[in-house]
Amino acid sequence: MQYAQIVLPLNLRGTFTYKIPDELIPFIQIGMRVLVPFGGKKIYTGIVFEIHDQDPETFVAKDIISTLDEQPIVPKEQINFWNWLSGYYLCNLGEIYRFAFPSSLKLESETYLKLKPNITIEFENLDINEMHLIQALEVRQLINLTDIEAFIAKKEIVKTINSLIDLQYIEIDEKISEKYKAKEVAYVKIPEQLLENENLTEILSKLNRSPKQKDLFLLILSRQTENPSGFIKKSELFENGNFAGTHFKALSDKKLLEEYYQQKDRLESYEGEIEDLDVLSDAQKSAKADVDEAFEEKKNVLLHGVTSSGKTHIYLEKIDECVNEGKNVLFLLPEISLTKQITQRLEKKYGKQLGFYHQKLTDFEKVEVWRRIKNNDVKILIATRGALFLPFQNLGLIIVDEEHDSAYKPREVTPFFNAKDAALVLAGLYDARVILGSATPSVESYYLAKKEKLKYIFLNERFGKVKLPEYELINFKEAQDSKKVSGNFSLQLIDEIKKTLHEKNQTIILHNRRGYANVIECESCGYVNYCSNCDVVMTYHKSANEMKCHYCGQRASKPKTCPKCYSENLNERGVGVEQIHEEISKIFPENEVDRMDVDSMRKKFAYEKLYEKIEDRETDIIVGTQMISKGLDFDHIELVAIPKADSMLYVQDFRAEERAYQLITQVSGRAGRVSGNGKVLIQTFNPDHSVFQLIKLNNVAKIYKYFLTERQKFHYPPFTKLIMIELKHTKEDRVNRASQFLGSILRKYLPEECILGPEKAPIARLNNLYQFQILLKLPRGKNYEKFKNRVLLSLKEFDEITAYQSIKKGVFVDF
DNA sequence: AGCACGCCGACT
DNA sequence: GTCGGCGTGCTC
Repeated sequence: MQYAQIVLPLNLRGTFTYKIPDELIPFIQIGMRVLVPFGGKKIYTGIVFEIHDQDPETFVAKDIISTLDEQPIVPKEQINFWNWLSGYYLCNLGEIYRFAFPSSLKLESETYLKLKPNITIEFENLDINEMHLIQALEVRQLINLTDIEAFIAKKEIVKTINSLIDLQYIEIDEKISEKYKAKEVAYVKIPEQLLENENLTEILSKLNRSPKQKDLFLLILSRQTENPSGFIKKSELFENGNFAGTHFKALSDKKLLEEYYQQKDRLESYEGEIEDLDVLSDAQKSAKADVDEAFEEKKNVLLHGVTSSGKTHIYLEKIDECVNEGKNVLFLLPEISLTKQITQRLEKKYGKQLGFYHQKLTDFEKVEVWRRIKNNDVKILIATRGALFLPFQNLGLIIVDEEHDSAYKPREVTPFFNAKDAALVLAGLYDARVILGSATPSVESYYLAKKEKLKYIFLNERFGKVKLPEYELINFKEAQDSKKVSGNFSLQLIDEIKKTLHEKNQTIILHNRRGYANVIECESCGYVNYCSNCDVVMTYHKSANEMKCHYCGQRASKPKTCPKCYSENLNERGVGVEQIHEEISKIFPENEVDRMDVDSMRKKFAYEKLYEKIEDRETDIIVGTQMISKGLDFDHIELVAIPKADSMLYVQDFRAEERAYQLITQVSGRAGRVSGNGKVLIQTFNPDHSVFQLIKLNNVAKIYKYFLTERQKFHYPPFTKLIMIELKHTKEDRVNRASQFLGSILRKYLPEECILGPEKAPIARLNNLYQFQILLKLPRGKNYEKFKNRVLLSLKEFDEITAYQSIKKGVFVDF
């Protein structure tokens, strides 16, 4: 007896055991998709994860219905990768499978059945259900499993299908492959033997009586002799209206032409000039030599290059080398909107061998890329984190650009994983190398580099020796005391903007808070407007004239009077980016001031329009949230101002200071990219704060040393490993009790100092779910595995309590 | 996760 | 009297 462990697209622990029918035993392989029955009536596409001969003891295994692939669709490296992810992040294989596959590759009850061609059916041997199904198929050809429910009892469906497949009457329709067949384009050529053997004049004289056919033939002949290796599209021949399909058909019938089809994407290649890579500067050359050396030792690299130092040049060199060695490259970005510059340069050089993959593609497009990757047609893939799951054949290099970016580990998407760390593991499985690149590496990566787990390469000058911007701290308290302020701006800051405007240069103002005012409060009774779904106050958005909840998206109209005491004294408190924009517009009425945040960029092409305005220097001042720290590489931005820098530090998060540093540095990088005269003004009530002081010093080693000291002092990563467990439910007392209970199990297995909580989450209710959390601080190193296994044990023990099964549970490892 | 079964309240 | 709410149990 042969059995297979199958992963199903369900959020359930582990794999499921199915019996392999004898006829499939010779063909079935790990990594193939199979169709299996599950529960009474469902059929799922699962993945074969293991093949063995161990009889299950506690249940009877069902049979696999059929295989869907002739070759494994998941390579063995990916099988290992899935296993690692599920073990490391304590998530189910089913969640990974769901995330990894485009939905059309894992059709569930959307699977179609059809009659086998040329069969004779012996109806007398069929039962009533089998007969119904056959009759239905005779009428409709294709039938969907959900449709079958209409005339066969749910419990009987799987049995019926299985028996008809066994009888060889019906089969699974490979709709998947047909549906996603690449577009084919018709091409024409004159058969070569015709040109070699026959006398051309003879052919032409035969065509004398049909001049149109002759002209068409001559046209094709001339194009073919002009460029023997070129392709002639059939559709092009009819473009000017001189010829019609009948002329073509006549020639084709006389065997003077040959029609053939090719997949569209294989043929198009970039026809422009191939651009040479720019020449590297000395600093870049030495950095590249360091990368080479690290790769020789099979070591991965942290490329820490200040803004505009030209990390991209180094990437391009290494991509080129990797491709020349016949291997493929995965280039990861935090979000796909940042592809512009890198794409332009790679497209010229690699044309059709370049691919793109991100979550905004349609399912069709995803499957298309999947196919190209599987066929090894893509040399370089520019992609977001989802691409880590593609069936790479020959991966040689992964580049993780902007490796510090939190978009690599979004909390809202399951399974939770950090694409940066996952990339390192995946590369290991393919024996590929990794470059993590950033101007502001994460503290974790920096620490790994200092511990020589990664090779640390520092590019500390901008390309072309352009100077880095200068930082200046403005003491806002002092400015206020000496009455040198206007609203939220010190006069000094306003003067600097004036100066920049006078020199016809542009200014960026960063204020990382959406909306106009954070809170609207009643002065008489203290009422504030809470979101009805979440325990957070609603933010006032003046431009949309409404209140918005930034967590669940709920909107409400702005109250004119206090709903509680009817007082009209409503006070706006807490400054948002809209207010900063309004103030600046009033101070500089003659100038063009634009706002850039998720709210103003929501309209289609809003981003593109603003981008062009800035590029054409129509915009003088850009006021924005953290959005402005990415992708805005313009030559005439000379000043960056951060009027309320303190707001970034007052966040309850041990990474707040790191984030503030990263954001300030990234935005500052936009200033003086060409002139080298960039200036950054940080306005703060705490100019003595270490982070601001260190940023001003602009000494990278000192900044990271400070972060690492703080992290060590308070036992935070990278000195400990964090696991956050979050429980959610609509009923507060239920989650509360459940989290207390989970806490007590954890305390049974883990030392007290490792466990914080359970306690209410900082946002106690979100989208009508109450949330509690438990934070685990586990030691790094050898003991970590042991401790994590105990966490797993605790979670399993918790899961056994049926009363808590309706509680949603989130586990975030390295959150 | 997704589904069936079973037990309670509020409706034609 | 039944429809439908969600609590519980189960899936190879």
